[in-house]
Amino acid sequence: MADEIPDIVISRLPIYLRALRRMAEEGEQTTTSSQELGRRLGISSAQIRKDLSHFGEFGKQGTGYHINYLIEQLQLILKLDETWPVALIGAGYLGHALASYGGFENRGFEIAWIFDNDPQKVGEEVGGIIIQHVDELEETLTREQARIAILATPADAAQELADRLVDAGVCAILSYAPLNLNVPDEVKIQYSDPVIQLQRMTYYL
Amino acid sequence: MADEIPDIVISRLPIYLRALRRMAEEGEQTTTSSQELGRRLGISSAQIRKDLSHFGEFGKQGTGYHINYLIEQLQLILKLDETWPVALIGAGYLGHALASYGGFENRGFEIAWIFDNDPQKVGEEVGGIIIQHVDELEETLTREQARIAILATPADAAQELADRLVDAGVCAILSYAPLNLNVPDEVKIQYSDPVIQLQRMTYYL
DNA sequence: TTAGAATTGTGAAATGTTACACGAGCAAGT
DNA sequence: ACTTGCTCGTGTAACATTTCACAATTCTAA
Repeated sequence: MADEIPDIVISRLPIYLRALRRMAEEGEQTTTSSQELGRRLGISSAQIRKDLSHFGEFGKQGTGYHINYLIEQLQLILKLDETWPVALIGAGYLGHALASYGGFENRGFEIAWIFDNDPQKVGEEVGGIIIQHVDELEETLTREQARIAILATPADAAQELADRLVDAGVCAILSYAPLNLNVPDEVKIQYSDPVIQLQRMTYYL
Repeated sequence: MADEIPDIVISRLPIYLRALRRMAEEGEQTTTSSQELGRRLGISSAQIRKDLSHFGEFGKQGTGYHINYLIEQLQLILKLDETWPVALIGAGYLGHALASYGGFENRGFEIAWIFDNDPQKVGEEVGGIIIQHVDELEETLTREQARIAILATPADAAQELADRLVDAGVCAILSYAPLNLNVPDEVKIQYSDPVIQLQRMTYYL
């Protein structure tokens, strides 16, 4: 139980957490089982039990898991007990959509800084945040010790900005730019490209 | 070579395709190798060769792969030789961002229909498309034989709309709604939830 | 024409992941 | 107290994926 925990296990925990929180909101039960959770998510109950068993024993035989307790534990494991401030780079359509998105609240994140290179946009307020010029990126993010950034810029600007984010101390990047970025091994990166996702389905049509 | 090809292999092909098209745009070479491609993508060269070998022999010993030829072949495999019309459900901030996104062009997709339930928005033009009322969804998509849809609605509406899309003949859904959807096995689904992606990184911080 | 360097495609080995199946614990009812 | 029905946690087996390593092919240059 003290080994390295597989990435693929970690990547499923947020899914469990989201489903559990939904159950908690529905409020029809205080308890659930690996079987019920699995049925909801299309995952085998054994996998859910095995995944959770990497971190401790959260359930009770015969009863299952206490929903709120498991939520708390998952939040602790994923370090979501405090809210992470996130830097948003790029205030185009997508940046605006993200900045205005209410869904970060209560799930561990808040957009705290927005940068853009368009002087027209600098000073504008989006989702309660004033857009700063991207020239201030290094100074601001280093001073404020930002750890997480979302890249919502055109592809051509993305690599340079990724480099600058890493230099400024950012170590987790969610990139919407449609290309592969080069970052040091110790920096975590996640990609979101709608075209890639669509292309993953057309093969089966 | 005639067996079922693993999903995980299919899911990497769009990544290869994107990188190859970038190389083609850069125009500095007409040929590449599994090693060079792997270096760019952070993937082992053996894996790239193995993945491609499921579909045929596209390379030449000593030389590597002809970039444009491999692009063509990948597009054929992924059925991207023709442009797929896509239905967009939800014309909020995210819907607007997607409808205005220029990145679908030339990568096999175009937003062809947009639906929303807000009468205020119906009739408005976004990215060259007139927003229709969601009541017309079934009639329009069945008549036009839409196969692919993007769900960009709030969570509460998503399951009902997914059901309606499936009834209308849609068999590939890209969902931005932050929940798990129940769809028949024969329907392919891809999820995109920024919070899930962020939560997959905080564990490592 | 030959030698040397590069690169593919692929069986086989190594590694990683999922599913199975069962002992053990708990709850509820008799 | 006992029985029945659930459900967990987990060792092991089954399955899936990745990596290794090498024969075969191609290109280049002497």
